[in-house]
Amino acid sequence: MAQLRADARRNRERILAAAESVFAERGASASTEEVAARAEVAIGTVFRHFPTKNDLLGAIVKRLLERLAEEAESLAEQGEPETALFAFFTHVVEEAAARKTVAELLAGGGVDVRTGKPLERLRRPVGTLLDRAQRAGAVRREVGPDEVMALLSATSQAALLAGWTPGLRDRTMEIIFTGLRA
Amino acid sequence: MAQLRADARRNRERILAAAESVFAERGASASTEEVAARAEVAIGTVFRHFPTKNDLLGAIVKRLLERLAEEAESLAEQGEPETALFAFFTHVVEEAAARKTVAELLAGGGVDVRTGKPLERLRRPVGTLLDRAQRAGAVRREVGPDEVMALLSATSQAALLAGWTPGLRDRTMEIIFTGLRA
Amino acid sequence: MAQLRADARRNRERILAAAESVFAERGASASTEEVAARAEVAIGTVFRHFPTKNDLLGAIVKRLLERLAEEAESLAEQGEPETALFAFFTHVVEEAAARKTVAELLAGGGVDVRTGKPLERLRRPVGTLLDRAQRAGAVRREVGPDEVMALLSATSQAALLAGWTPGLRDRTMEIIFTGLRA
Amino acid sequence: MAQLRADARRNRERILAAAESVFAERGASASTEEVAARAEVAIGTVFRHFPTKNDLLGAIVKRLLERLAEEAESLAEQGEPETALFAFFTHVVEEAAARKTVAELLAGGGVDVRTGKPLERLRRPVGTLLDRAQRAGAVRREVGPDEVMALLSATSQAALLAGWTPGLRDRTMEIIFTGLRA
DNA sequence: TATGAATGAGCTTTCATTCAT
DNA sequence: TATGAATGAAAGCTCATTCAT
Repeated sequence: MAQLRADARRNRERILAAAESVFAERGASASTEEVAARAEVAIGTVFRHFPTKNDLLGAIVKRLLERLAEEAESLAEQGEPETALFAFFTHVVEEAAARKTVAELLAGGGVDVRTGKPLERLRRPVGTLLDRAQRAGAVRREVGPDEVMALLSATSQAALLAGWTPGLRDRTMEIIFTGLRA
Repeated sequence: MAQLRADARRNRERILAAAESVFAERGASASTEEVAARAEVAIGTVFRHFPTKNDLLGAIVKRLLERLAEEAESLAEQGEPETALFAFFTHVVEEAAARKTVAELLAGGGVDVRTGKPLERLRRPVGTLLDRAQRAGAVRREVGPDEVMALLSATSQAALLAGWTPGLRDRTMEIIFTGLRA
Repeated sequence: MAQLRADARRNRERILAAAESVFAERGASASTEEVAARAEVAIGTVFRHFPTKNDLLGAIVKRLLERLAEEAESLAEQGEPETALFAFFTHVVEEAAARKTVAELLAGGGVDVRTGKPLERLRRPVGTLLDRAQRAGAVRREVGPDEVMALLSATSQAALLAGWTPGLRDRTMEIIFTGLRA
Repeated sequence: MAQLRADARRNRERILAAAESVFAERGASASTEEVAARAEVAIGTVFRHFPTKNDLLGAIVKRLLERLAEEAESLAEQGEPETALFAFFTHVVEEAAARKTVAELLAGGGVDVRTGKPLERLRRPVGTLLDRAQRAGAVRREVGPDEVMALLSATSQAALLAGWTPGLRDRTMEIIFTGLRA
């Protein structure tokens, strides 16, 4: 992947970007052809980079989770132990609200990307955030990383619901946060 | 619907039942043809009753929410105010864990059934359960029915996640319940 | 197959006829779409009747071999024992010369229709013709039906060669016939 | 071709060798990309040497026929007049049995290589073999080289038939040989 | 009203061929 | 000259929906 030709790498990026926006708008059932069109690339090129629609979706999730994981890691280093976990949680849910695919995929919806593996990438840094929050006394000791991940996926997915306003989002998260803290 | 011929009504039921099980197994992207097959009915018959695949999905959600709403209502009358809301919450999530469609649709995933309206049906009795729990001092006063509904959808959807065991389900709900109570 | 609806049966026939002529002209690599076009039927209809291009090709071979087999059977009953085998041989080769698919398929060319089974259908009556010719002293006793079938396929296939004129065809078959008789 | 750079010439050979083996295994419908892979050469290189897949196939046939022609010529010089033709016939058919392309192309199957010209190369030495056999009284005078060529192609093609065992091959050729001799 | 065949747009994938590097 | 990524025209196939029977 590192030794891709310059134009190939450029195209790969274009395709991923196009896919991200197309799937964000239309959901994961949007057509590969449309992705190709928005990337201004021939359909065959998409296929060369991602032999299957699923591979394309998988690449997007991986990318997204990678980015989120990095943000979590950076928060784990620089953020306040008491608040970092909550900040990250809020951040993820806000992202999800803006991107259909994000939530769909976080929740394993529809497509076969839920190999579980991609989510593992996120679980580690989330575990760290949780651990630090617990040491700081900001989160109950009984809570485990699995529960946090579950709440994260759940809330992200829910963020797409019609009628889910920023206000509702905050109030709902506040309930969850209270449950974590108490 | 009342003046349907007896056999037509019977078919309608068969189709709904078949659709429920097919979509529960394969998710909402299962083919209408498969529904017809399981209902032992010709494909044309499915479309006569439900002009669109979406209509079929809509009918299932409506039916499901109707049933859930009735259960909520009955709990609101007979159940302990302090526990009824939590019991109902648990019940819904357990149902969702068993049925792919339920969760998908509760969360508005993929298909255009999130006209919002169907969920309204459930919102009323949930509001009642919440109200009684609050009067009994079992739930914080700041919590509103929208938040409960949001948490309900979110958790139901999450219940489909790979690796979501009954144990994890309970621990996750416990966090939410704590957030509601505290 | 007997209980097909009238229009379905009609279409099935149209498709087979179209396929036969399209494949005869363009060879087995012609597109299914073109078959649909010539049959004046939508592409989906072709696939309903023949789920795979191979199935379509298979149906044609089966049909053709069926016809040839019937002709062989009728010759076995009514024809002169001494000449019937040769007449049939000539007939098949002439047919092949006119139809690309016939020869291609008889020889198992390109497509996976050479399950062997279809040819079996023809082998029986050819065996009978051979047997009668041998009893009449017109063909050597050492010759078996397998050899005749092999010569038949071979010559049919060769009949497509560029530069293969009717005259050459006859002279070539005469050599084979001599080899059978002597 | 004579002034090709050394490495270019080497590549040309590698490609031809790869093509021969790939097409021998998979038939003429194998993909050019696979040929490139087996030649351990990039696809572009294949197309630089052979602008068209057909050109590549053509080159293989030419090469093959050249080799066969040389063998025929050498047999015409050194072999026994009475048996050389039959030996050559047998040899060609055995080769064909082992190579899908050989037979396919000898018979003009599928691809447009049957410009007729390539086969001419073989026709000459076969004519010589035939002539000598006839002079030696081993083959009937009425037989012409065209018929022999036709029988050769036909039998080669047939050699690919499923169920065509060495035994059947010999018995079938024996019939043809008898037809030539008698 | 029920049937199931027909429709046809659209999807994923393949592959010969071109062309920037 | 070699490379291999890009192209883009099919191809085969699926499936929601329509409509003749």
